[in-house]
Amino acid sequence: MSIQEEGNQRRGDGANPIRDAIAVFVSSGRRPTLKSIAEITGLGVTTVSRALKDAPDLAIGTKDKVQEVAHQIGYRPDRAGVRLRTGKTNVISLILNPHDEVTGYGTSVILGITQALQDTSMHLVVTPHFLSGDVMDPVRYVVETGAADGIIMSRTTPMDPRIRFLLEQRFPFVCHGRTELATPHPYVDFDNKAFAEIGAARLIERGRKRLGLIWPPNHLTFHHHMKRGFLNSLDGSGAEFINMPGLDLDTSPHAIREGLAALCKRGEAPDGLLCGGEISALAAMAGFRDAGLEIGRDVDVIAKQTSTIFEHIVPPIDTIAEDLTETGVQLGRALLRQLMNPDDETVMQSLQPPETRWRT
Amino acid sequence: MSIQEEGNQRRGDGANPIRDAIAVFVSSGRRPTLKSIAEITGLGVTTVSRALKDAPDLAIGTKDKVQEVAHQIGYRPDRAGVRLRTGKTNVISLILNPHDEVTGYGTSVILGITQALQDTSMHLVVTPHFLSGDVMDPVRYVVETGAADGIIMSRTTPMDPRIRFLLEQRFPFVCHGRTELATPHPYVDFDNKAFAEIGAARLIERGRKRLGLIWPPNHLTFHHHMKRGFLNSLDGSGAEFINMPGLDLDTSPHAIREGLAALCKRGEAPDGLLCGGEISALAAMAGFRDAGLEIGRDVDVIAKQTSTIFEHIVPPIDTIAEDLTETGVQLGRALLRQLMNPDDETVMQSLQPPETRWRT
DNA sequence: TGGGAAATCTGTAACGTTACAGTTTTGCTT
DNA sequence: AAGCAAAACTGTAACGTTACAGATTTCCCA
Repeated sequence: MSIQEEGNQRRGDGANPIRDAIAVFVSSGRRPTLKSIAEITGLGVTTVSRALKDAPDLAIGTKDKVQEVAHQIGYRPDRAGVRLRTGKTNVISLILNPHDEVTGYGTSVILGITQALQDTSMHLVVTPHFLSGDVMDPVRYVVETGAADGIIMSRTTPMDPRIRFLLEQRFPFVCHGRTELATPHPYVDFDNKAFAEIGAARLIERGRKRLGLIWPPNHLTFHHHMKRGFLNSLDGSGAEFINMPGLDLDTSPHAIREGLAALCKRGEAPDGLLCGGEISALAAMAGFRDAGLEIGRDVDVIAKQTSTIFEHIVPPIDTIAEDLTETGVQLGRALLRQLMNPDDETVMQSLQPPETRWRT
Repeated sequence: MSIQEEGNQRRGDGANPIRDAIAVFVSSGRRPTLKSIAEITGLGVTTVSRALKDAPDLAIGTKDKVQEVAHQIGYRPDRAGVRLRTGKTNVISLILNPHDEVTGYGTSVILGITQALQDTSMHLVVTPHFLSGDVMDPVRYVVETGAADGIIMSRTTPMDPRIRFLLEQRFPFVCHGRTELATPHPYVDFDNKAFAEIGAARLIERGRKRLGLIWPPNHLTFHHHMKRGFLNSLDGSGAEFINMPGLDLDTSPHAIREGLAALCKRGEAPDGLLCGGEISALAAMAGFRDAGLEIGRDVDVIAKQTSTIFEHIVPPIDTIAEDLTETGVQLGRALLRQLMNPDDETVMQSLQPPETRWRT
């Protein structure tokens, strides 16, 4: 039953006590709570709480009335009240790594997550991991203080202690990246094996014989994924794998540039390079140029693309794209699903496909 | 008085009731609260609360004892409890704009803010502003629901309604960018006037006569700052200002590229271009190239630099750097200061200086 | 040896919410 | 009309914290 239907509809005659009570309340400027609604409707606070939750043992009319009033006065549950009573924080914690700064990794993923969280009562809090500290610190902080209902993190290692810990604590999480742990756990990952396979195949197809890979540092799981894919394509192709110790995606762009130029001068450089990051690819290309090599003629470079910059770089090079915003959306959704169905044991795992952008 | 000093120090003889109580509590696995400490020490909950706040009317010994026990059992105030009681959320809300995605703007600023918030009980929550919605939506949401104690936002306009609203509500905030409102308000801004002045002067010095500027869309305050600086340097220099309608920093990189190439073909393009963003600069350079012009010979481009990519781009061009992480730190500090000294009326305002990176 | 002030400590209530264990009302059957 | 079950509603307590007003103890001075 709507407020309009109940009682007299003509305005100003005071025959609709609820409408009048709403007017009085709104003009009072107080923050709407369950108590406000209870006072306005003449119901008990408990009833109001349950009506807003659509509990089964309340009259339809009551629920409608309560919901209507709640809407009218702009009621929103107080997060602190709910949190104190239920222990639910309605917060998701994103653990942000300082390495993510360089690549702009963060913003895309964050926007994806917020997209997934839209129309939800979840808030996203960024919990930084400072380089100086233990990787476990932020995770432990969130679990111990109950700062969030779930965690999203990246840069997983094969035996990731954070994931072991979270599984043990049965604390909800999703990670961007996989592990080699026996227990299955939720993740969203880019198919770095396919990425490397496709990239290497492309270099071979273009006649390159000495193939190099700028991959993640080897303690990260996706180092191994990339390696496997890369070597798969190399296998039996007649091309050779050129190892470049000390050059990985965590190496500073300058060091990559100089390292590559040095390799060129010693004749030890690859003539085909697959690069797991944008900035690293730019730095590597600069290194080749510094050594007098021409990209596209003397050497080919293929980069993982996560932004639009490579569409405007000369010379245009082939790239293979990873959609980080979509990754964020997936991460958010996977975590939400866990939080909303706590006893559903399904483990959400998804692999994002690489997208080739051949330009040459 | 430390726990060690009080009573017998020999272990296991049960003569130190506090140490024993701590042991019992810790092994119980319960979350430490004021009540836990009260039970362990035999004090009242109120006393414990006040002891941890270093209240003036408690005995030194009591405070020490309480703090020691709190430390031992790993007590951390429950955020929900504090929030419910005091209304203080200990949260700072960063309003993130989808435009920030492209540039990686977000991550640097976020890391800067988290740095400023380190060793503080503040959490950082990201409140997205979706393009579809009103700019006021996120701000109103935070204020109305009391989701945070303070707000950080960017992309200010001269008569920014968000800032008007926050000033009116006396709600703490800092913005990245200024306004033209009469009431002074806290901000951290990059000196875009100096940026444009320096950039234009440099182009003139290199003999360019037809100067273009890729600036923010004109509803944003820093559009006008850039314009002023740019025209300042042009004034009396003999160089001409080339307006490029439809090309600004919110234009898609592709459109910038095509727009610029088109201008070149019609002979209406600038021969010196100052560009307020990295990606836009790359796109503009690509546009020039598409039209057959050579950068550094036929035309000069100077870009605002916010990452390291331009250090590896060919041809190397002059850039003027803005340090976004430092901006984040400043934003965080400015807001913290407001929150910690609510009655200090000082308005924190700071201008970040441009840093030239001449490479040619 | 009072008396009273200063020092130290504490109980109560409240913030907004919800689980739980009721209570009251309604409607139906006999 | 009595009895009883189902439907609809509600009061109490608790989550952890702190403001407030009050209680107890200690100490010093006359």
